[in-house]
Amino acid sequence: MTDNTHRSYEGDDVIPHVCRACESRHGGICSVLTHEQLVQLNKHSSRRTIDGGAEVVGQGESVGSYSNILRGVVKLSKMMADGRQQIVGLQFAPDFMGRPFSRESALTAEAATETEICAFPRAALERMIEQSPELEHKLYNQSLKELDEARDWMLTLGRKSAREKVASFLYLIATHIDPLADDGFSFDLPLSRADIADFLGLTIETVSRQMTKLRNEKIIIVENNRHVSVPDIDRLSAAAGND
Amino acid sequence: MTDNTHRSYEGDDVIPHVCRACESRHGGICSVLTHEQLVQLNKHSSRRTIDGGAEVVGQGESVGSYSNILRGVVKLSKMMADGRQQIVGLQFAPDFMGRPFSRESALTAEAATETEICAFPRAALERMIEQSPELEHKLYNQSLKELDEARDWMLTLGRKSAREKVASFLYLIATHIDPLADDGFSFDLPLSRADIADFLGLTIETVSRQMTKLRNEKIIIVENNRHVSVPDIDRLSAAAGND
DNA sequence: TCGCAGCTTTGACTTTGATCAAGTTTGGTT
DNA sequence: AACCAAACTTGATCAAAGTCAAAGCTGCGA
Repeated sequence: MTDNTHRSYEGDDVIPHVCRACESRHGGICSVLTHEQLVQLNKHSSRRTIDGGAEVVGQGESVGSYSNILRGVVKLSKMMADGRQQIVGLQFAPDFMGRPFSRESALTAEAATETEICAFPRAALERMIEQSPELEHKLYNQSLKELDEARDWMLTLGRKSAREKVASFLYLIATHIDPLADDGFSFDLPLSRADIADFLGLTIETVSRQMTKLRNEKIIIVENNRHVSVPDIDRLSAAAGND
Repeated sequence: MTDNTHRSYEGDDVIPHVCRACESRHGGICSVLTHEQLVQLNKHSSRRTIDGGAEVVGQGESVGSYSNILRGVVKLSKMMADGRQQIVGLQFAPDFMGRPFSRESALTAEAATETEICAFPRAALERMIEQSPELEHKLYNQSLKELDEARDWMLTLGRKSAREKVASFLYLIATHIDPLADDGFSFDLPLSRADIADFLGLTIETVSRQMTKLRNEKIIIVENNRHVSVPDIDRLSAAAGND
């Protein structure tokens, strides 16, 4: 038997069982950890499933843990005192979730769909960051990627029309969710109309109207309000204003 | 004579002359470098003054160097194919400017005012990052700060009214430029009305009208179109929608 | 100091997206 | 299968910001 699942005599060098098939070891932050570090971190980590709509961390709350997203979509949002809300980012598996070196969250993190995460305590991760420059490098790269995305979205929020905004959103989802379909893109929207509106800085009515227009123009095909197919991704990209 | 400027027998351990009074050693990335590293980086670095309006790096260009901002304000912007433009960030001394680990710039960096920078070649900095986890940590922290700022601005772009946007911009500048004044805040705007419009996702006419309104309400005092005084920063903050 | 170019302000009018108000679809529950 | 609440769509009207056009400033160079 060559299956090393049972080579327990190797002690800490064995990859923890729960990590074996984990997305986070392929592209996620755990991919830069040694077996030893993985075991170490795993000692304190716990998997959790979060229902769609449930809050993970609230704006202004103190943060007790960081996590990896294993499945699902998480929305990061900010709210003003009078209730106006803006979604400032979406996170997909295998993204790392959390803002290192800050005690208090400036954002609300909420599961958009049913989401599975692997959470570990602040202290455990921060200790590991100190020990592993590779880990910090990986985290730095993710934050650079998020910064690039945030700035792209600023252009969308500041300068695009409602039609372009909605098309931009659909394009974003089409290119971030696993393309279930063969040739064209086909997916379930992870966000409600209200969430889409909060992401685009629009009202739900405007989102709905623009979706209807894109549907009439055959740029998208919508079933049951949630399922979208994109026969020609380039037409959608053009509608989004991407040159 | 105890002045160690002339203790050249210590070789590489002497702080380079040009770095002595440099802002970047106090809060900037150079603050985490050892004397030796400072000397090393300094060998390849060069100071440069850039006129207001001049481009530092163009969108889509390959990036040959990184730099520290020593004086002035740099605007980072994105442009669409049809010319619509959005400023996605402002950088002040002693910020580090550049996007490590990416060959091509997704942004245009342009001096808003006359600006002084200290530039060093890509390779020199990237080599130093590899050798110094402290440097990477410092850079990571700056990118987290920029991400926080970008997300704050997304709320402004997506959900605030024109009046709140203009007030938010003035508040941002008031709290980022050295407060020249004694009690209240008083400063020269580093951006033209056109730039402000591009930062806020508005037209110059709308910016102008909102400035006029804020002036009439005595929330700001404007001289020569460029100089602004804020008698009561809390009233400005309230106008910006900050609770 | 005069004139001119570029920046800024102001005004009249238009357009886009928000608001208010019904309807309609959808999916879950009895 | 029928009902219900929530989510979504559609229509009519309104307001905020954009567009187009014309004047004012401001500061620089002749």
